[in-house]
Amino acid sequence: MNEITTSLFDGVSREEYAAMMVCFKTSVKKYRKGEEVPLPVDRVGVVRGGRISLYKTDVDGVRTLFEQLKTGGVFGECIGSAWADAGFFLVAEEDCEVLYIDYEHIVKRCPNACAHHSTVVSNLVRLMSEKTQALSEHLEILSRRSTREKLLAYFRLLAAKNKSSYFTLPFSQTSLAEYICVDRSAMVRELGRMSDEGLIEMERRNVKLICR
Amino acid sequence: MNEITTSLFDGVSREEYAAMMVCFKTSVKKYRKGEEVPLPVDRVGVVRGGRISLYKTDVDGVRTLFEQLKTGGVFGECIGSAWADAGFFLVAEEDCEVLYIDYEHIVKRCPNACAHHSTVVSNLVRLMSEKTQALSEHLEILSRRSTREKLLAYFRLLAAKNKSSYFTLPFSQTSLAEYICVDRSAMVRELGRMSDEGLIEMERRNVKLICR
DNA sequence: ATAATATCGTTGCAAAAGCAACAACGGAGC
DNA sequence: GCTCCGTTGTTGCTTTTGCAACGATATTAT
Repeated sequence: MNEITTSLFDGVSREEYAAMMVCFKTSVKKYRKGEEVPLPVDRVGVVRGGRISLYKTDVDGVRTLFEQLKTGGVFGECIGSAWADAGFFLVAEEDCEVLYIDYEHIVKRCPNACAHHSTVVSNLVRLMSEKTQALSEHLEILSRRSTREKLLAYFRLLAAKNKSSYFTLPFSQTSLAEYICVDRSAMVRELGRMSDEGLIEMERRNVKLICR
Repeated sequence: MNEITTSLFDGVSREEYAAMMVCFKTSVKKYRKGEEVPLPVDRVGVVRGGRISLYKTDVDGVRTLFEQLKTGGVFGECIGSAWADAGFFLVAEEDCEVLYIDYEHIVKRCPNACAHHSTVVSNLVRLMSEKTQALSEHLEILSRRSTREKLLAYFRLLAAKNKSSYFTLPFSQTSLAEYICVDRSAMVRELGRMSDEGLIEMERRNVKLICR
């Protein structure tokens, strides 16, 4: 049997977990690396393993990386964004396992009055807080006016999370450009300037943030 | 006695509401127009009346408008963003009333086992969904590469919400520039070009979106 | 091992954006 | 009505960004 890693079920015993799986009408799906993950409707998806990216492509074909969901990450139309309207899609960056739960079953009162239903809801609140946090971080980066400021904001964040001036980008430079929403070549040029000025040292995905 | 407007308490009767006010250790604060609203720590604030803006000012003095919270809007460090780190501040745009609730009391199990505790938590999930939605909208606008695309994305959104090609900006052009994170003069110049090209008609805060 | 594909690095050029400064306008308050 | 101050509109100049195109270098698949 699988390990219960999802923090959505923190504080729920193994037996109750099994009972709730039925009560919640959950299902599990697996996706291969590179495969597209359908956008869930009226359901919440919880990543139980692997990594999933949320992209949007606009009418001009310009692609933006909105989110990377790691294990424990939640996604679903009800939970985030008017992404129904256009261009959003999820891609499994690695082999993935996703647990789906009907949104209604979580938010509405449980007809079976599961003892730990409310625990799960509390956990969901926490997960959503984390999601909000991730969105806010992204927003703070995109709020910067220049490519340089965007890069620095993001690098400071990564350095802080890594508790070190050295860190490794969680994705390729190409994806980084898509994440901070600038042209890749312009970004690389700016990275070059920043290296020249001694603000950073960088080699592929490995960065040392010198200033600050 | 005050009306219970906050959707956080939808489905909770008046008596239970009164009981929970005690159980939750809530408090209510009022703020005057223009007054700064302190960032709540370990608490959730719910706007019960008025309008509050969340701004950030960076080291260069560049200001960004992150959110406008209307009645029903939730805010709090735990709920959104690493805004602890710097420059965030809330301003009451009108006279406001805010209900504060200790975060722990909402998320943790209620020691008094209030009958409708879980209802409140469910409502909180919904409010947070809406917040996530607002953040996602903002993100989608800031993800656009050019000022024109940012403006169009935002205008389409407003037009859709207003179910009309005519709408009124919820704030001044100056604030609009802060919201879409571009230089104001550059934005006005672009608005002029867009008018010339017949994409929009605009007079102060009143906009008609012609294209699309 | 080799081929195919993705990523990274570079550059010239044109277009857009930022900055600064100032004039015109409008609403709130006296 | 008049003043004051925030908002809106304008413009010249400089810098940054986007775009396109291409070669070099990794990485992955066969």
